[in-house]
Amino acid sequence: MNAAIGKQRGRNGSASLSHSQQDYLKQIFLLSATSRGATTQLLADRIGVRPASVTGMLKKLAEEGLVERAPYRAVHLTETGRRIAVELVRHHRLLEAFLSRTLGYRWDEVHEEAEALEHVISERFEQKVAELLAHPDRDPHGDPIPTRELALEEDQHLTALALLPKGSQGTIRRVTLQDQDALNLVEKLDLLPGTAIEVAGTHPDGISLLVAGSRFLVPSLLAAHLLVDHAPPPSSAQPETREGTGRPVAHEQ
Amino acid sequence: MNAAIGKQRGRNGSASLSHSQQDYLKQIFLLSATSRGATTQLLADRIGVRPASVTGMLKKLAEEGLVERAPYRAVHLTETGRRIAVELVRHHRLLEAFLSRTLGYRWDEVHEEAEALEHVISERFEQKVAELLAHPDRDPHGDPIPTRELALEEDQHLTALALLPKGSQGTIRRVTLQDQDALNLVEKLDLLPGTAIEVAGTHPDGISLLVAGSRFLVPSLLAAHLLVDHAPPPSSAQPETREGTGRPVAHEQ
DNA sequence: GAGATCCATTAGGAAAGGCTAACTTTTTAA
DNA sequence: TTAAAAAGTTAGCCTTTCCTAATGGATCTC
Repeated sequence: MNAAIGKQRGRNGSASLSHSQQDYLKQIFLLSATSRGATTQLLADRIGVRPASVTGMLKKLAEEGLVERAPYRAVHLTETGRRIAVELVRHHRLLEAFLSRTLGYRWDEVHEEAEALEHVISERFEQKVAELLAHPDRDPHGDPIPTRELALEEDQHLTALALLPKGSQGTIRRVTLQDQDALNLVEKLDLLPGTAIEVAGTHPDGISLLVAGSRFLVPSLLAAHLLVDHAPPPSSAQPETREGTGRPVAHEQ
Repeated sequence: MNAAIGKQRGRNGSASLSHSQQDYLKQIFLLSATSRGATTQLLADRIGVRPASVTGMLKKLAEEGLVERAPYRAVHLTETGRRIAVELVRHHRLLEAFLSRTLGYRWDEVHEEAEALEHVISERFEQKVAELLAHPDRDPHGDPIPTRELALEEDQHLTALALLPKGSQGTIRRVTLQDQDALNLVEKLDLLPGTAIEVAGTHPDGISLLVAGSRFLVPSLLAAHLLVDHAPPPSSAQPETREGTGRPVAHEQ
């Protein structure tokens, strides 16, 4: 056995895992929040392997008590598995914030680098970066950063832009995309987190949007990944102060 | 084959290598600067594997044109291999400087973290960190950082403290140690790079040193790893070759 | 409700990179 | 100069993680 990825105990009391195993756990965690759950096929897509490989790995993870699984069913994390996954998510998002804020990465560049670093940084690195950034709670995409205690605040109040009725106003808070091209498009359209928007109309193929006076169509595929802190349509009371001009803030948290 | 460590071409036109292969190249490079050169045994020690594994890997690296080797002889890097090794050394030392200066790591903590990160950071990361630090030319141990063009200035003028004759004065410039305990000792003795010293006497088991007025014994094992920017002793010019405690200084990273 | 279709699993195998044990070559020292 | 010690190599094996091909379930549609 390779000593470097052996079975020493980490801070969670969990065995330390290969990068590959960590990746599986993270993707299971992220997919578990979606409607279909973490299926073999989706995991294979996300991780970049064949479904047969996923099945094999899930068996191993189940033996190690990190997931629970029934054949032909979506897999679920155990509490131990979840802790490891959330720790990775924390690393990832903290790193994204760090790359963006401290090293001046463009917001569409941070994901890939964070993906590589997240498996490798130490507890100390995590802590130092968190301090340097004054314990941020959002990464550049607006995704919440789990706390050191691995509590992950979920955004109950956010709604996908695609689901908003005509007339809704709000502020874009999260962009749940990873694809470079898509991210570049979002930037080009000035739809970064922090941008105030109004829904001018809905169409079968997308949403017509008003941003800083100009109007354009956001394709459904994109609109499903723009999460909005939304107020109900104009007539009723506004619970929250609105962003001034809607001038997008490049790397806001 | 795993696509992530596949054979795409990098900036050097070199195939991208596994972390393991990268480690071998780096250690070959570092050991090549020592008297014994990069032998199977020393590589095994440094990398933390058995000699048989080293032989196997060296064969593979030779096939890929990264090293030249004759059985039972020390191995040498080809120009291609050297470039990859120096790039890693650059990553490592740049990271050490970064961890120390930007994240506030203690100087004895930086090595281990840099060891993990050096294989993983991108060209962009390297560049951004270099900019952030205003293109440093030394890491916290005083080791020179190769330039972006992979030129590595060697310290011709530095001498191991262990080799200095009584009466020599100078300034400590490099500490070529990795061991945490040894580094802590060096710090406790106030022997960090930049410290002015004078050799008060030589003994079979070490060197008696004057630092900031106080006098103490530096064990030979340590003295071999403290590189001094030295002036000749006050009165007479002393011939360089003193033997006895003098053992070759392994330039660890 | 019965194919058709998609998804998941099993079986068998390959590459990477370790290991041990046995053997060969080089070096050292008597 | 030769025998012992040290260093290096070879052969054979193991684990991890991926793959393809074939098979077995689940699901959707008419």
